[in-house]
Amino acid sequence: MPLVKPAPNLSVSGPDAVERILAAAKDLFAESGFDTVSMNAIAERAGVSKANVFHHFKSKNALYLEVLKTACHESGSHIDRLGSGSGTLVERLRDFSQLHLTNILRDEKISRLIQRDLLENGPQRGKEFAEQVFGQNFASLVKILRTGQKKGELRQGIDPAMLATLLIGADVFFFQSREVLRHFPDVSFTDTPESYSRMLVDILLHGILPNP
Amino acid sequence: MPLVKPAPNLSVSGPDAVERILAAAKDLFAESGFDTVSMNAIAERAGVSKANVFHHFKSKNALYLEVLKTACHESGSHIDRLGSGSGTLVERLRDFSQLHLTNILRDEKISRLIQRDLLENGPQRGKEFAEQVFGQNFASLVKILRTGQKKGELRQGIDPAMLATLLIGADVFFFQSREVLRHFPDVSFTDTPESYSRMLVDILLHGILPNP
DNA sequence: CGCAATATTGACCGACCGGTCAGTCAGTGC
DNA sequence: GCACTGACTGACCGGTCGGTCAATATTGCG
Repeated sequence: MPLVKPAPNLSVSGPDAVERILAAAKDLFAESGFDTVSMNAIAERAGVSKANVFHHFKSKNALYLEVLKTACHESGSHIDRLGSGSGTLVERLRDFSQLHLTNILRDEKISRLIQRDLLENGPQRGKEFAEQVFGQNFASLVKILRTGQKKGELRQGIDPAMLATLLIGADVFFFQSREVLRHFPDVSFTDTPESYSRMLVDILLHGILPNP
Repeated sequence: MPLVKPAPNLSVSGPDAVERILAAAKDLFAESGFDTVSMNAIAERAGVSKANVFHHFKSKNALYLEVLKTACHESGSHIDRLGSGSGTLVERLRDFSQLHLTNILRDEKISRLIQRDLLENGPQRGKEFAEQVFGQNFASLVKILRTGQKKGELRQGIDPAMLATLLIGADVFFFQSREVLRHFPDVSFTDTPESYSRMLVDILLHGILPNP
């Protein structure tokens, strides 16, 4: 049998075929979504045959689900330590905003993957995974805010869930619209997310009205 | 491919085939995205043959572009009167937030269509249309804020573009995450967008800190 | 009316899709 | 040696995709 395309790495120390498939699938799914990516393309990038992909994952959907599951797991692991922080609410708010945005931007592929999945309509595929991870982060953030409010560090009229939505939404919107915003002459913060986060928290803390 | 519209057209039973095709394509593209929707499905919903669709639109991409163009046009027509409003900045801010969110939610299909297109990676397809419309709205909003700031109705430290991003992003995030947020026990505003808009403006105006 | 332009259609094409299958090959235990 | 196993492969399947084309129905106009 003429071996036309020898695998670039056959040594035992190389990454497992399954891991290579998962990595390739993660990249491609994050880039182009579920439908556009073919199993052939995944196999090709992973350096295995398409049949081998089906050997390890029973279907394209199962592979996608597996990718999404691990992605959610990675994504969620960062924010765990959020609830264990210390200091005043203002300090913790600054920390959260900064860390949250940094994480979203660092794991761009994962973020894009989850966001793409959330956009898919209907109660299909892996939506639950994303909801679950997102829900945990959201709940922990609300908890922080609520306890801060009870200690009087937060105005009474504020709805903690509303504030949490605003905090997370501002970061998500920044992430997903950055390329578009970059073209607008008025916008100056697309390349400095830390400045975006700083301005965000400043507005949230003090409002936009002139000092009375 | 009739680029010229048949002007001498009087009473015709039912909408034109082209319009039916555009409507069907808009619905399906908004529901499922570009790749999932087949030309066969579009033709079927429009009540014409697939070949006829290709007779009126030279390719699937051209049809998509046409749908997106009209969608952007419709979407942009609402916000034109934003800049012509009167009253104090606070009033106009409230009006904008309320109107903007209402529009997004009313034309759900269009919103989803544009959002889906924005998510597509690379400088491909009709991204420019969405950017253009979005850019116009954004610029007009920034202009309003900036003039208000010069009149002293806005704190000096505020970046108008940042505030505009926050205003728009909050609405967009509300729209795209509503179905997810609805499942969270802490969230109470998913069914009352006007209350969401009210709380948003309240936070932006006065901040979240307790009154000193 | 006739006639040309347009609208519309079913049949069809090559390409590619997700998925299957029979079979090769490298280990491993006996 | 032999049997067995799991990773792995090329060839292949039915089906659908975007797109084409020749033929037909409909319309507008002299």
